[in-house]
Amino acid sequence: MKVTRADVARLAGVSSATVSNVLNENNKVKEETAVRVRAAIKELDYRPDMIARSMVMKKTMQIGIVLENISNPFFGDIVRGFESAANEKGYFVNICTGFNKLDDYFDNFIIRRLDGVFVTAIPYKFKIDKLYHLVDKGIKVIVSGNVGADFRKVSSIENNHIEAMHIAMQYLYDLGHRDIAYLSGLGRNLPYDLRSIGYREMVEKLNLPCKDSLLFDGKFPYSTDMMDGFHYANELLDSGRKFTAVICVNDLMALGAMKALKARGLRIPEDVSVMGFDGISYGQYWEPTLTSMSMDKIQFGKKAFELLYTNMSRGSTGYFQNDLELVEGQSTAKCR
Amino acid sequence: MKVTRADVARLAGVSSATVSNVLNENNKVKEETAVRVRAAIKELDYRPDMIARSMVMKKTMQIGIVLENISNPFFGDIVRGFESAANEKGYFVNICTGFNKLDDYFDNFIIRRLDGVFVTAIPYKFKIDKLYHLVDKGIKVIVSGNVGADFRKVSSIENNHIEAMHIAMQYLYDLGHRDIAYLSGLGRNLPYDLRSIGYREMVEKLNLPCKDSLLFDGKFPYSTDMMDGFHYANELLDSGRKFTAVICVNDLMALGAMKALKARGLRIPEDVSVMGFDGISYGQYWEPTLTSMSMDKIQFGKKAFELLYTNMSRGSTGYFQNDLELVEGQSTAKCR
DNA sequence: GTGAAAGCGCTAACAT
DNA sequence: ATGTTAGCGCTTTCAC
Repeated sequence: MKVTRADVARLAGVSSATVSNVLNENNKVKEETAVRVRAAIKELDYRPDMIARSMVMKKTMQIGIVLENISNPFFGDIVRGFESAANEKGYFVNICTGFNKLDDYFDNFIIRRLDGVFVTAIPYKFKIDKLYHLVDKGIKVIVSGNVGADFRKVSSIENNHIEAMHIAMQYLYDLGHRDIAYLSGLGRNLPYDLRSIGYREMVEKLNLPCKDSLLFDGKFPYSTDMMDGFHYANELLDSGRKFTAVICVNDLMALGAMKALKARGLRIPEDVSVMGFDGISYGQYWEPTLTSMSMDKIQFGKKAFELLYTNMSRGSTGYFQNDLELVEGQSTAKCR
Repeated sequence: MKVTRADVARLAGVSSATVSNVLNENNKVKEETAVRVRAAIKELDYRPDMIARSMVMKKTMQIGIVLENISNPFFGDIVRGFESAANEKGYFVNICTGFNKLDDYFDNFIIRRLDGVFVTAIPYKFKIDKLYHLVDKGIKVIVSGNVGADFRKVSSIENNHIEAMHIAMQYLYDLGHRDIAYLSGLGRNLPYDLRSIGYREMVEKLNLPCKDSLLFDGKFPYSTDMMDGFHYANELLDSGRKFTAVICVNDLMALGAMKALKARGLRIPEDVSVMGFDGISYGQYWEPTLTSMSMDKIQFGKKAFELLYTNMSRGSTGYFQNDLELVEGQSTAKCR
């Protein structure tokens, strides 16, 4: 049988309300009685039931975090930062990772009355209306990767990928590269593909001869894993277009791309320079080590929770923009 | 205001019990009334509240999955398989990943009344008593990686890592290797380090000259990530001991180890053969591709859920042993 | 076939 | 300072 508050109350010779007051530490209870109650709690190994509590409090102290690829260590780190910050505030985190059916989670969030949700996934994976619907149902939301969101409804934390791409391009340009390919994985047709925007801005600004012939769009379902990098690099190679540097949408793709380039006998960085985004640690164990636009992912996760927490407790949405930093590896070098 | 069953009942001109009967499809309701009820549900955009339902049903339809390193794609795949199987049965999965404080989750599982838990983590990360305590509280448990568990209390799904290690050793032996190092990450002092057991059995059986001088134990907190492989490989190199092959506890460590070996000018596989366990896809993008004792991780996750499901619905624990298969890459070759 | 009512374990007025 | 009680939204007998 389940031990309830009533059992504790009976054993301690008090009412269940008194037990509540002891547990919720609003020191309304005389120390003498509190001691008796605590003893009873211990004796019965009683634990308050969160379900019943959620029922009346209208708070579940549960947060969902939705992401596409749990195996990408980039997200792994973000999750860690987010979760540890959430745990500190007493929240329990649901990690939801479904490669394609993210929408289904949203319905679940509603019927399970989550307090908040952190969605870090590219927007085509879900319907934005579904997201707003969460908000209508009283669930606070923070998004990342979704530039088009209505900031009055949801909080937002974004990486400044446009600026980061500018830095990357300028860096390669300064090394003498002119034929810089970009393997997007996403695509210029997707409005939230900020790196593509930054890329094209720099092609323009630096007056690169390739125009946008070296921008390789991704294809549905816009997967950006290692194997995709391998695939898109081969596409680049097969195109026969001239290039001396390759930027990839993320490190995972960059690592896969390097594999493809090497397989065709190209040396990195002697023949071709390669860069990624994210700064995942695996990049440092590759051969050669990967140059990347890097960031503090744990911190990013923490910050995301903070914004969500503010939203949950004060009801106000917020916005944060995160800057990336160039970390040089051995995968880039002067253009010969 | 929240839409409740009562609202629907009122609009449809029936009682809330009838609404329940419609929703739970126990066709006790005349089709004519059911139609009216469904119309009311749609009109009000009503959704049953899982919290209230959990309250009375004493089932939350929530399952926790506890793992140590979310970023290891090995676990990522297992989670995917597990989660998709769980979702099909209507369960919502909580992924819990904390590098060290796994115990805390267990308390949470109790007060949140999860129906079941899948723990795939090495046992020293949590107290086994805490695990049994879950069972006492009515939460069904399946473990993986914990050979010592009481099978009457918890279900279990294990990889046959002893056998797999035998296969790996025999394979290297047949290639002519005699000085085969094993970077355990865990350690022979940990009873659940099955690979170490298998290793020592084969050293004995094949009468390898190295005895166990080439078995490198891990150190607390027994992390087995890429950087650990790098670290332990350096330890091996620094020991000055002769070796022609290296087996690592998992692929991630093997990839890190390759980095260290190459950094000292050793060629793989010409100078040294390297093998891992798990068969993660990243291994196929490395240079050279990794030979590994591989397995179907998605299937493993599915199977884990099935066992848990049986446990939850019929109350009977179960056991499954999974076999690994040698997948050759370019990281192993004949010993010169 | 449908409705009334009790109860799941808790919190939060409101009484005492 | 402590107890009583009315819900929270649902399921489930048990009547009708």
